[in-house]
Amino acid sequence: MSGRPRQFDAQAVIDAAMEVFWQHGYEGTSAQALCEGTGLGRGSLYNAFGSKQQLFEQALRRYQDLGLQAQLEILNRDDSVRHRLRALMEWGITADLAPNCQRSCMALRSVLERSHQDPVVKRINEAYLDRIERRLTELMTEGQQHGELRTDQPPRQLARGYMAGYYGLRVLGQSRPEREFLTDIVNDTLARL
Amino acid sequence: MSGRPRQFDAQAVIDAAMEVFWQHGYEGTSAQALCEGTGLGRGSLYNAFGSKQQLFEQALRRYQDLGLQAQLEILNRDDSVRHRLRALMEWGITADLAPNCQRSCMALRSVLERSHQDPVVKRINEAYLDRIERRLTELMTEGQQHGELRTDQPPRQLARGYMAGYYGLRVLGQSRPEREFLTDIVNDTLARL
DNA sequence: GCCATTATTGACCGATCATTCCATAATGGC
DNA sequence: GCCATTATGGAATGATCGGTCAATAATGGC
Repeated sequence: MSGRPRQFDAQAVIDAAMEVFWQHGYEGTSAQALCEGTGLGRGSLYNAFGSKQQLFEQALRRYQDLGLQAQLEILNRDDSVRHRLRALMEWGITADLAPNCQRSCMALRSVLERSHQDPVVKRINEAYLDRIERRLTELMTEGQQHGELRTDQPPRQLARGYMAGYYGLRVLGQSRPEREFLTDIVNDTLARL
Repeated sequence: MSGRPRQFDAQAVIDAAMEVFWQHGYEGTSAQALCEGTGLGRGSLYNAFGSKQQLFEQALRRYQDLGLQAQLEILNRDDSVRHRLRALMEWGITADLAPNCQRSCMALRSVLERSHQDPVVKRINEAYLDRIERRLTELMTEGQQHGELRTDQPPRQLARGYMAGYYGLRVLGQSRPEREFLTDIVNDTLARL
């Protein structure tokens, strides 16, 4: 009934696969690279996860879970709304400026290179953005009520504008990884709220 | 001395290659696909352009040239600064919402998937962003002088904030291609200037 | 201790990858 | 019309692709 037990921890394997996909993208990652990165043989990998595509989906899900957790932790801090929104952007800058980090945000990249071809990826990314948008909208509402933020725009619109600024920051951080450039973006985005 | 003349127009071939790369990305594009897309044989393609990587660089350069041309045309119109900045964003929305368009901005994608591996791509993208930033900064200066824009931030910071909003819009347009969502971003970004 | 079941390993599969090469073709110079 | 030169088309290259498979190993139930 039970068969031979697995010799690996599924979560650890997904984490390892996430690292490989994160670094090389979906198309740029080979089954061989996944075997080396995870330490599993091809048979085990395919037996456990089905296909490269399915493994990517799980890796992306994991990436989003970790990211959402980190981001919500920042947004839930006991601090002013402005400080929290600034902290989130600075967290993004830190990620983009990490010294030996030759890779961009995996979520961002998956949107551009996989969302059109893999509806599961599309759904994962939509769900993630939805949750971020919802939390940001709450925060904007809170900021308006406390008199911290301008009230001439609905909270959801503020949230969406901030989101655009945030993802623009992450993209530009890949092309112009200079602190001064990115800090200008943060200061501008915050000054406008 | 002169040899057999080429039977193709180099520009047209680069344009065709651009379309293929645009649709499938760098890793997702095969030499076979490039031959079919351009109509050239393998020998001709490699003889004329050297390698897939070099052809990609030329295609990206072409994409950036066309994009810059279209964007500067919008930014140079005889209209208020606000209207021009709005028109540029709406131009981006139109591109993202194009009905049968299963592809994202090629420049954006090349930043995330090639800039770390191909220094030429990195340089092309930096040069492009530099020119856009410069023109936007001029525009912000103009807007401030005409009393159209707030003056509590330096023009370059306004330009960089706008750029982040613009590229965030283009990314989010891939994941949430709904007019209402994208319009919120435009309205928010513009309202803040 | 055997059996059913599941996991593991790595050889193996056909397909496709980017690139090279070669026979052939078209030109200008002479 | 011949030669040097360059372009063309597509066969051929070895490598690598994603995925499969059969032999073997490890378990629980009996």
